[in-house]
Amino acid sequence: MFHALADSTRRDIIGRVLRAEQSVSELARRYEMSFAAVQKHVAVLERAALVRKQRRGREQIVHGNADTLRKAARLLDRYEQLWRHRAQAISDILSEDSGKSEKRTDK
Amino acid sequence: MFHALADSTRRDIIGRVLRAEQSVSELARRYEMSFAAVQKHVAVLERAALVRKQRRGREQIVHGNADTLRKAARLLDRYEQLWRHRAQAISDILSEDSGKSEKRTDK
DNA sequence: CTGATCTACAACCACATGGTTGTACGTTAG
DNA sequence: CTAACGTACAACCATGTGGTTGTAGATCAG
Repeated sequence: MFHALADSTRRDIIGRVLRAEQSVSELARRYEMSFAAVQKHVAVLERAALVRKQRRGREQIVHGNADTLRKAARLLDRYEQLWRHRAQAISDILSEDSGKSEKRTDK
Repeated sequence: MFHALADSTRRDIIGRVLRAEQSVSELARRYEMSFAAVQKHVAVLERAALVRKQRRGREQIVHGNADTLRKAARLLDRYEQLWRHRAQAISDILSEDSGKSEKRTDK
């Protein structure tokens, strides 16, 4: 999934379909590259469950999948929280170290 | 930056140094691959500002950079929010469409 | 000083990736 | 029906990527 997000064209596509769902060919028109290239990008995003497709006549409408985005954001949040926890522990140790007389925050 | 996060080894490294900062060679010992490979991964993470290095004697201590992680999480949050806004607009339109008599939420 | 350790980096290789063009097939318009 | 459109997919190519080994510079231990 992070791999799918790693390409700027794909992130741009996500942004577009989040603002307004569009068919694959509508999307393709926005970029310099060929239709096939865009179609591939959409396929990658679809495999990563970042977007879904829905047939409408001969068109394939692309729209975003919020759940997956939320999942990604949560994971990064967890990383960040982990870091904050760690940073707290460090500063606890430091203050304990420099001011021996102070009370420990303990656990 | 998403590119840096796209590799599972690198995500694992982030997890480790977030839990406890370590030297490059300490990190390298945890993985099957060569030291040079791990060193490259760390370099990628450093270029993406996801970790920082700090010399200590002949060792290079790796530790995480919370700001960048927060930045990434925020971006995904924005995406998700965009989507929620969009979803709300859709459901507004649908309810307006199916129940003509209902009041518009308007704007 | 000498040897071991930690790091950095270059050179190389196999393979994945992002792009292309071409073909095929279902659907809509006239 | 026929032509145009929207899509999917295969084949191909250039480049990037993750891995390797080898070399070299710093720093520490004795």
